Parts: sequence; C-alpha cells; structure tokens
Amino acid sequence: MRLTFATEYGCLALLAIGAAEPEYCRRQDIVGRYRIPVDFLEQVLRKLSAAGIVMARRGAGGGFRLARPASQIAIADIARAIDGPLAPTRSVSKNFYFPTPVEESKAFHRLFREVRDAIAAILESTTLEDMLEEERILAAGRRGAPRRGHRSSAGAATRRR
Amino acid sequence: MRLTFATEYGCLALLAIGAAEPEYCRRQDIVGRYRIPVDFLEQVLRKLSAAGIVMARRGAGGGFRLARPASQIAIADIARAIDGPLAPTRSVSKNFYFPTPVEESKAFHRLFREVRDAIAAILESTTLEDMLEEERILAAGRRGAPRRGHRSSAGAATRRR
DNA sequence: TCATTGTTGACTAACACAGTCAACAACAGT
DNA sequence: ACTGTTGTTGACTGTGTTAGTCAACAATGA
Repeated sequence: MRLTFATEYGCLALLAIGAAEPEYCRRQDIVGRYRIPVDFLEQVLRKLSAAGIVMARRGAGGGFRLARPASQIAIADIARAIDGPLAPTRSVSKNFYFPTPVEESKAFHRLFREVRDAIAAILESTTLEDMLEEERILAAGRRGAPRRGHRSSAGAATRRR
Repeated sequence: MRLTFATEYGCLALLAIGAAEPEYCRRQDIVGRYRIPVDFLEQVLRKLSAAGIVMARRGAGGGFRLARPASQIAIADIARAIDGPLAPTRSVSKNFYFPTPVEESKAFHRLFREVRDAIAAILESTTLEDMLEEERILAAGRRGAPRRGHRSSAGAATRRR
C-alpha cells in the first residue's frame, strides 16, 4: 500500500460529503472546505462513485452524497477504491494478488502477510462514521475551550462494524 | 510504504549473505540461490552497503557479509535503506516527513499515524536472525518429512532485539 | 602481474502520479 | 422549451519512480 494524494483527497472529500448528509454536497462545497484541485477531485469522485461509495445527482440542487450509511463505509473500502491494494506488496494482497520475488522466501512472505493483516485490521475496522465523529469532537473541543491547552485530547475513535 | 522489488531482492540477498556467515558471499552465489537480475542486485547491495548493513571485500575470496550480527538488523532497517519511508504516506513518517493533504484532517492524520505505528511495530521488532531461523526450521521440516502434509507449521518467529 | 571480485555513474523503457482541459449529458426551475 | 447548474467522460501532459542494463574503473589475493 502506498496512500497517494488521490486517496488523501478522497478521505477529505468524504468528510465533507458525510458532514452534509442528508443534503447533496457540491464539488465546489468540498473544494471550499478543503484545499483540493477541483479538476483532480473530479477523478477521485468518479472512482468513489464507480465503487458505490458515493452517489451523484446532476443539475441544480445536485452534488454527491453517501451511497450507504457512514457506519457501513470502512476506510479500507475508500483506499482500495482509489489506490488499489492495501498490502505492502502485491504477492500478499488478498484482493489484488500478483506474484513478486519475495515468494521465494517463505519466512519473508509470511512476515509481509503479517504486515498486510495489521494494516487491514485497522482500516477495515474503522469507518467513515468514526472519522466524522472524531472530527466533530475535535471541533467542539476547539469551540468549547477556545484558546487553552486542549486537555480532553479527543481519544481514539470507537471501533464498530 | 510500498515495498518495491528492490527491497524484496534485498531481503532475499540478506538471507543468502546471512546464511553464509562468517564467510564472504559473492554476488554470483546470491544469484545462484535466488532468481535476481545480477545487475540490479548490484544497486541494491550498494544501498545496503551505504546504510552499513553489509560490508564488502573485493578480489578473490571477496564478496559480502553482514556488517553486524543478524540479530541487530531489523527488517525495518532493510526496508528504509532501500525504499525509504515505512509510513503509508509521508506526512506520518518519522524519518522522512513531508507535508501532504491529509494533514487537513486531524482524525485521518491520526488514523494514518496509527497504521504507520502498526507497520513499524512489526518491522522494527523482527530481525534478520528471526528470518534466517524461520527459513532453517522450514528447510529442516521439509527434509525431516519429505513429502507429507507439513504438520509442524513452523510457527511465528520469536521476536527479540 | 593477472584473474577475481566489488564500485561507480550513466543510461533507458515503461509506467504511475498529480494535475489539467474541453466537450458532453442530465436535472430543476421557470 | 429554455436556461443555468451540476456531474460525466475521455484525453492529455510533465515529472518522477521503477526495474533493469551497461561499461569503465578500482581494489584484492595468489
């Protein structure tokens, strides 16, 4: 796995789209909230749409919204839709397997698979809802105690799904 | 982190070099044991040498050997020497930090850091010695019960360091 | 001195990444 | 039916990375 800018932009975009639910969110609104080149964002949204993560509606009052509840969208789904394999190398990828030299060593092959599992464990069990909630808590924290040494620290998101 | 062929070849090469200890291991010996393009291997060994993981000696009876005991070489050292950052994205890399878009979201930034930590935890705590031993056990297992349903399964390598 | 070994730097084809662009298609309100 | 708003699609480009090759060079041991 290498998380490219595309996936990073995709995550930010989904934060904006998720926050706008159940309203449709325009590309301009996304670009207004986060610093993303609008023409590039277009491509990213296309992939998210093709993967069935967001749905679009054209015309006035149109835009994008989540195709299913945020609690049903794992971060792993997002990364895979945009950047492909989560695995550090193709030969240990479950969804994008392809042979690579490391298969010549059983030990290293097993180790890399272990890395893959560790990555997947985190990204599969964390949902977009977790991220939205974490952002909300942080925003509330900043409003609640405007300019103080933030004490509540927001904690890790609760894992569900 | 994306583990390229270079790192995969490097791991295999170190398996050969480690197994030859305390003798020097020639490039030809490495290429004999594992299927690696010799001219590419050259570049990989150069990086491992520059990183102080292997040392070389020229001339007859020369070759490569480990610059320190296999138990002191973490797999993370190998990957970093050859492919750079372990982190899934530069903005959460400790050794190769560089800003990326995801920093606009505290929640995602934290999540990606968590992924980085999970990867590092595995790769920092596993050493080349663990890999050599795992390979030895597997080889012995294959010799011990030549063509049977391998029952002993070799188990996970013990973590040290 | 000579064969053996590693060292260095340059080179390349193919592909991925990040970004841009223009023409097109659907939808809502009037 | 018209108009403006919004997403859709495909093509394009410059830069860097990946994987691999090559040739000239430098040290070492016998």
